Amino acid sequence: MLPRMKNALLDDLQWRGLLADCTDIAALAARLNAGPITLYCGFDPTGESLHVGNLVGQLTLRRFQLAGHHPIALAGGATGMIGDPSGKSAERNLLSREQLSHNVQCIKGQLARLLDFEAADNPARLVDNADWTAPISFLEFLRDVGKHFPLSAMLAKDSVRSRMEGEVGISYTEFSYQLLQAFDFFHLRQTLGCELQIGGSDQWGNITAGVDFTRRKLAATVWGWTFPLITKADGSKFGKTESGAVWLDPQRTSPYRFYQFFYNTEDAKVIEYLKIFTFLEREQIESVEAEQSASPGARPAQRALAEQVTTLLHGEAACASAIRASLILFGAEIGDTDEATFMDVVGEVPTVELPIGAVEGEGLSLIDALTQSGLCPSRGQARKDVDGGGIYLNNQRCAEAAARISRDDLLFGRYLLLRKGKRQYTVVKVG
RNA sequence: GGAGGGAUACCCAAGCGGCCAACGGGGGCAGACUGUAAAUCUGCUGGCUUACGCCUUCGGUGGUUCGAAUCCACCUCCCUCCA
Repeated sequence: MLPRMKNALLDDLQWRGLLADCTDIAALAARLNAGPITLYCGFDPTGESLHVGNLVGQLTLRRFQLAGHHPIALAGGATGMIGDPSGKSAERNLLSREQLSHNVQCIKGQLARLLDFEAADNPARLVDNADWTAPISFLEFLRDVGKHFPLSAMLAKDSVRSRMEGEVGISYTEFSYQLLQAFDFFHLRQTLGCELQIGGSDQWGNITAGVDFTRRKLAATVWGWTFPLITKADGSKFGKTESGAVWLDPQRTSPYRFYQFFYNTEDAKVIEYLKIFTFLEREQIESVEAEQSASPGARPAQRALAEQVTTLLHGEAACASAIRASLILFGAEIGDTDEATFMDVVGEVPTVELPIGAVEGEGLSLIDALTQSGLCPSRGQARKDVDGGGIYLNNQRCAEAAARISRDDLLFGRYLLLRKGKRQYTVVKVG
């Protein structure tokens, strides 16, 4: 019996909870110990932006890169045209070619952010599977690729079987998806020596299709590795907020909102996420964990998580301003805030403009300000909110319904910060 | 086609001539407590008004009445049973 091969990187990935399944972990460990390998992870351009869920694959590629391996990020310009049935209960609508190529351009930029393309020994690479898939004719594909796939194996994939058993069924097009992905793996093995594909656990079927195909075609061993799908403590889908998905594109999800998303992680999940989403070492995470259980109220773990991930994706400056905005928006006194810091807040909350004349003379009534800013739907409701103590002007409670706002109340001569309840803010810009 | 039951505010659901802007529950908003958590407790939950009060609302349209969500007629839609 062979001694169990150990590999530091794989041990770390397992400790981080990043292993759901592997085609042959002992052999993979042995291969990694023998020297750097090339690996890839694919991202389909289903939208203009990737979202936090896609971060897991990107960060795992980076972990491999940091350990000296050669990562490839693959944009699915070809596979995106087909639609992956994995994890989907219904047939997808096809994206238009224009939409698709636009999406590919957008996500390529995002894929390039988290990997090092300048590394001397093992620079990352970015590829698009449309480059090698598009030129192939249908007949060639059937002869060279399709011939190597037993129908029984294709039909046995979870993604196919569950759809066949379901009401909506599956089209020939989506059924063929696994062939395209398998062909990618084969192609990357042949042209770039790629030996490992990683992906979310829903990709297991597609990945093993590639492993099988490559073995049949080249008599070569390649490996597949999947990480578990991230869940929330209540089992619901990770990466959604009331206002929708959390995107990697700062135009869609600002660094502040991105920071807040991670900051609001439940206690039950925060250590798990720290392992998955940050590059903190085991000792560091264990020390944060100790702090967290000593004083959960201070939320050191959420703080570390939000700060690490936001910095990783958006950079230190953006993270710092997200933190400053958070301090103001979550109750800090506003008195000693400088204008530049206050500007971090403007843009994170709805802003309305009023003419300067509104605050001159006898001033603007608080009730009018509340309705005109849209914070309160009616004057009656505004009065009730004020009477109930739920209204704050520049972060100071204002429970006087007859209050009027004058020039002196303006921050930096032109802003009012209105707040209803704990966190509904509106900035009124007067000018 | 016949017989019966129903339609009430964001949702469920009382009310069955005046005391009804309409019980109660859910949801939502706000407050207290707290950790930008969970649970709990409190207030509010059609519009206008500082307030007295006024206006609009109970499927639709007409009617009876001093007065209707409540009674009558017709209409629309839903449900159940019988053919």
